[in-house]
Amino acid sequence: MEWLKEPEKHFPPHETLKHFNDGVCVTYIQEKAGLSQSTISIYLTNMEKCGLLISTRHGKWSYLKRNEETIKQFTDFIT
Amino acid sequence: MEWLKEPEKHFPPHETLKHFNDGVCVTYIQEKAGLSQSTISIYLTNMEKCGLLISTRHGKWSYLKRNEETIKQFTDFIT
DNA sequence: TTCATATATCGAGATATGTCAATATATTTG
DNA sequence: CAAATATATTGACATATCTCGATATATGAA
Repeated sequence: MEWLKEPEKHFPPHETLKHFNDGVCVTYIQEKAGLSQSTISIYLTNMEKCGLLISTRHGKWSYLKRNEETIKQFTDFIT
Repeated sequence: MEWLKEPEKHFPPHETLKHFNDGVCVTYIQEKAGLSQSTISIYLTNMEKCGLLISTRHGKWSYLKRNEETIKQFTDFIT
């Protein structure tokens, strides 16, 4: 969640997509997290189901970005 | 944590102590939570160790109240 | 000091979570 | 379509968490 606040500061630019409008692809997150591909895939899928992330497919890549609306609801609740 | 924000609204006054300055005794929390005595005791002890609660002994009772300072640090971090 | 009450600790079983390797599926490219 | 790459799903095991009953400890009262 922290990394995805400022993707350009934490991830390399993607070879295909030149922007971070839809976030970062699974592989980049996986490599940075240092966990296995399957683990990260499950985590990201779950976080999307929870509403914390938004997933967008571009070709063979899935891009993940923060779902600020739900995140705010959550932080409001915690606060 | 929610209940302890306004103890007087969620718990009966204590037979001995007439105020809520140090929070609420374990038994009251246990009854309201509907979990066993041992479970609640462990939870409250852990929450105190985490810094979320402050425990004060008065005679044979332990009173628990929120540790607002640490709670704020936590909510700030989450936010 | 003994009893009653409040709380803490221990031991245990069920369920959940963290994590992986292996395999399956999707998608682009030659 | 076949190969290559990206992602998803499955099955499994280790560890953590939830929760309890039983027991131990602390403390005030008789």
